[in-house]
Amino acid sequence: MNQELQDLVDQFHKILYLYSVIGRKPKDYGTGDLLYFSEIHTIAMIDRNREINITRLADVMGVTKGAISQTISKLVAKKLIIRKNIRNLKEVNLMLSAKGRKVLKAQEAFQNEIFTFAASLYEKAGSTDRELVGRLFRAITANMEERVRGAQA
Amino acid sequence: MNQELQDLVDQFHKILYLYSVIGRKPKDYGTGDLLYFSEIHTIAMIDRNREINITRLADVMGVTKGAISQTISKLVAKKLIIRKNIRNLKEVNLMLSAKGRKVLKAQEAFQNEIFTFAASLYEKAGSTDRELVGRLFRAITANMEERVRGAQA
DNA sequence: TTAATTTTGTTTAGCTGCTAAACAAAAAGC
DNA sequence: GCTTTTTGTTTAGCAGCTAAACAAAATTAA
Repeated sequence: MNQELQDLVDQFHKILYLYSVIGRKPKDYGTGDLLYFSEIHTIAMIDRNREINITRLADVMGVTKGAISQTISKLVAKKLIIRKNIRNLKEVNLMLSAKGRKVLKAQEAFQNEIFTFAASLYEKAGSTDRELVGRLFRAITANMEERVRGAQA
Repeated sequence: MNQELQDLVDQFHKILYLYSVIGRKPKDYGTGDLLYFSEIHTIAMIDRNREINITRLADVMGVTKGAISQTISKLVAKKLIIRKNIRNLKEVNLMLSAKGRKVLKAQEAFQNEIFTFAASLYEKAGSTDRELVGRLFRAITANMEERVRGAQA
């Protein structure tokens, strides 16, 4: 691997690490509740997978059912999400409350903020440049998803 | 923010999350010790900042002195790093042991593996494409570093 | 030189978030 | 109807972190 590419990989890892540092402190997303990244991420996943149940959510998020069950209890206590039995008495189907949707909106604004500088550069770029960036990210994501699945099997 | 860019930001966040999932399980880097990302990252930072002390390392890594002190004790017990008093009796200067350097080599190989697919795409790209990617990453890193510093001040 | 202050590192209690395992209850299969 | 599977919860225990109390060395001031 050449130096230029090595620098890029190093830069990428720095981003990954800094993100974990930033995520350590819980944040108020406009509702008075202090929320951790894991809680916010759970909310986002429920929004993207309407009426998902605990088992599937655990699978999608790469954690155990027990972990999700605990997180959900906290989020329900904070009135950010709602437990419902839609299909039968056994399955728990999850939905965002109005408050949960408000939190999600605020979080999206915050996460986009981090990428504002990058976004302006990106918007000035040509279409072939953009295509490379998109393919790069998809390649890394695919590789990571494989690792997560492999580790759980 | 347009849809194309929004997708890219989403993709980026997926990578950040997946990385945290992968990092949850400790890994053997060829010495028989199971090491967490935080331990590996500490080793990498000591390598890049020769004879760094606890206070500066805590600052560089964005955690408290207490946290670093604890991590160091574990890494010394595993014989991956060495405590030395170079400047005076008070300051603890940190260095990698031969075993620590071995772990670092293995980790670099592992992290590069994750980026292999992306790397091959990157190497096929032209110089203007590459420049965009580099600037993009530097922009995100700079923004995140500012956040880490701001949170600590 | 001595005394006060600052710097440096360690230890402790307490927290979050996770896992693995034991468990209870409903649903599905035979 | 009875057994097996699926689904979700609870518990004990661990890693990693913070804040705060602490000890000791180094620096500064008098």
